[in-house]
Amino acid sequence: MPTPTPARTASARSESIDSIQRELTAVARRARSVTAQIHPGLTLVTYTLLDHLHERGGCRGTDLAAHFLLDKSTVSRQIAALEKLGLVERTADPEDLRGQIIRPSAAGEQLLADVRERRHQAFLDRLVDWPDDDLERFASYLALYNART
Amino acid sequence: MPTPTPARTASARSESIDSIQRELTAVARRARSVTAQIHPGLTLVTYTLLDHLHERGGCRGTDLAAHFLLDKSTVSRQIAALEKLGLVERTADPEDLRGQIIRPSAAGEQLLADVRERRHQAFLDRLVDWPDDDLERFASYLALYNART
DNA sequence: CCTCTTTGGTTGTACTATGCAACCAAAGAA
DNA sequence: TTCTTTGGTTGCATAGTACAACCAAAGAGG
Repeated sequence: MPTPTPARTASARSESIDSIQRELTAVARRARSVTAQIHPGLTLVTYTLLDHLHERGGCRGTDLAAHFLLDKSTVSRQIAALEKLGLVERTADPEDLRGQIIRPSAAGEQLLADVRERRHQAFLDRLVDWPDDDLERFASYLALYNART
Repeated sequence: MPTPTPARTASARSESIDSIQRELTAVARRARSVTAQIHPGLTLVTYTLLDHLHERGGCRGTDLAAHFLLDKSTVSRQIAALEKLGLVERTADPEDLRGQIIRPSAAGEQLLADVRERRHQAFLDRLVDWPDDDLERFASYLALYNART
């Protein structure tokens, strides 16, 4: 008589994995559709550039191009667009007169803060009625999952 | 003397939530960078159209346009591109001679199967050394998280 | 049975995002 | 000082998209 347990376990395991794949795919899909409409006049790319400028505390266009694997001409135009919207400011690089340090303007920082606040609030809303220990375990599962390179 | 416990709990809770936000954002970002390079000659849009054709077992261009909120002209050209790549086939709709039923070709189905297999394998690899009950709990957390509309 | 409207699909035109190449100006090397 | 490298802008070509015009088939109303 064959042992029934291993088969049943393997099936349950596979079901869990399939479910995780489905749900994480849904997370990614939802994230994409949400970030699609960040702010009027901002595309996903320009927003990402602006966010990176904030994270780095300002940097040159070449650095952005290298980081996002974009052509420098593309970055140049996007920065020009952001500048026209009043969301970034350029200052000459004191150490290299060819370069410009690009930074979010006050309006740019405000916009980033607003978007972050909205996104964070969305997470809070989603998790509002979760018990503390479930939150903690969920967080550790996700960390473990992402830690796999 | 103020009660220290609530403050400490609130902080730990906030940390868990922040961690969940960080990790789920990372999941979405990784998904985007992976799906960016699905197959030579296929963009994210054409792949998504092809996948939907498979899911629906074939449908008309108008249905695709309605589902993805694309203009029918855009769909028409993308379908033409997919056809030129040999990934879809058109057959006249027997019930309405204006319409065409578009279906993945054998090559298209093969391509979809390959991509699915690769993606599923990536999930398997990531979760290979997880105990069964952790998988199950992780899956249920994700389902619970996504269930919030 | 004949028109008029609706609907599925294609094609022309315009706009945007992007990459490549050419160019300019400043920095650095020989 | 001259030559090469580097940060940035601009000209050009391409791809994806929407809108509008158009065609052909279906359906409605007389």
